[in-house]
Amino acid sequence: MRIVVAMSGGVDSSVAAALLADEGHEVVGLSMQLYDQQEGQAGFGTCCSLEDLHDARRVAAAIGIPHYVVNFERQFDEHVVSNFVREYAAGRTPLPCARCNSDLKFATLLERARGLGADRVATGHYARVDHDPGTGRFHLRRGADAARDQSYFLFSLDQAQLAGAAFPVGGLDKPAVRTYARNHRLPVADKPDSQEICFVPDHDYASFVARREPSVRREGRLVDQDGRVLGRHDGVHRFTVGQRKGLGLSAPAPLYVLQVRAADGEVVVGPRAALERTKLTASGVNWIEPEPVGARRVSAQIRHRHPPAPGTVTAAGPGRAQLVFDEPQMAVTPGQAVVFYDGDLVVGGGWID
RNA sequence: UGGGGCGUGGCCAAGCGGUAAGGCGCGGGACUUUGGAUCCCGUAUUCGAAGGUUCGAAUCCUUCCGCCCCAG
Repeated sequence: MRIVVAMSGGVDSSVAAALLADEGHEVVGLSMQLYDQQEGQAGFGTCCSLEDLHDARRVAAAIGIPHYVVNFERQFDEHVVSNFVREYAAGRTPLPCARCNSDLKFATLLERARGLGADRVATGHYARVDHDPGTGRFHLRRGADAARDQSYFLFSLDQAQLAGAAFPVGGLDKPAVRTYARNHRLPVADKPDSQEICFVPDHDYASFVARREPSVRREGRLVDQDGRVLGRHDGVHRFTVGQRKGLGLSAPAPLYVLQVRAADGEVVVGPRAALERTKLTASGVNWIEPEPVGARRVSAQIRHRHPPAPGTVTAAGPGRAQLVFDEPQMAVTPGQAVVFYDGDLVVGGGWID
């Protein structure tokens, strides 16, 4: 089978490519150029930078597969970056990695792959897809390495996208991936894991947002739950629900962001206990398993690395769902994803309202 | 040189006779392919200065220094 591998230049996607090649597939490496790469702007991104593209090329050469760079600057900007900026401006907290997966890797990139005669796009995600020949349905499962699982970022893939997806390292754990990379002499075997937003230099996402959308630089008030003014801030884009640091306020106990009200520029803060929520609603919901009729017991995850918590989900109209947790959860954050699991199985997920 | 208030770590701040809370910040760690997120640990032998009272003071008294407010 001809398979395109999205190569980021990191170990995971490199091993994914090598594994598929080992299995005898006809593998084509593709790397996405996502933003204007300017000279002297080292460290602009932590993924898909010039260096990473170079690493991907070296790996492809080591494995002996062709490697191409596709320019997705426009698409990345349209789908991922502008969404990121818009969300912050609206007082929400974006999840760019999930947008990138559904809107780029398994959309534009998959199309491009088909143009090359391949019918699958493989990535280095720690997740698993399987196909039930009986129902014809594709299932998405957590990666075998629970600590590395990335299914959370893949919740919005639909059946067609899952049909075209492959996650070769999904059945491995990270140490095994590293070992494989070393054994196969892949040049990136010991490259550090990437983290943080790939398109924001220096971790300074607030400046990035302000540069793209100057109107967010609007001063506002920090208020407590009773509306008393505790201080001022430079713009709602600097805050996210559950945030403790950076408020610049002193109080007997730590204060956390409870709510970001972009409309009036107010950021509501309060004690940790005030962050607990039992219910949430989500929109843009994607059901990977059949949409539940009535209530379905699930364990739900409201952020990456959040221990899944038991609750009951119900479909609430087109693309909508309501979830009630058994126990209150800390900091349900608008803009983040809520993903419903049944054991390892991803039932579906959506964007928290 | 009339009256009132205040000076506690880089910042905010509690304590008001019993041997320096807490928050922010900072440093370190954990976690990590989102969110300068969260979490954990550390961070003033000393309370503007000098005397005094007391078994014992940041807390009481005296003087001095420096701020702020109202009134001249």
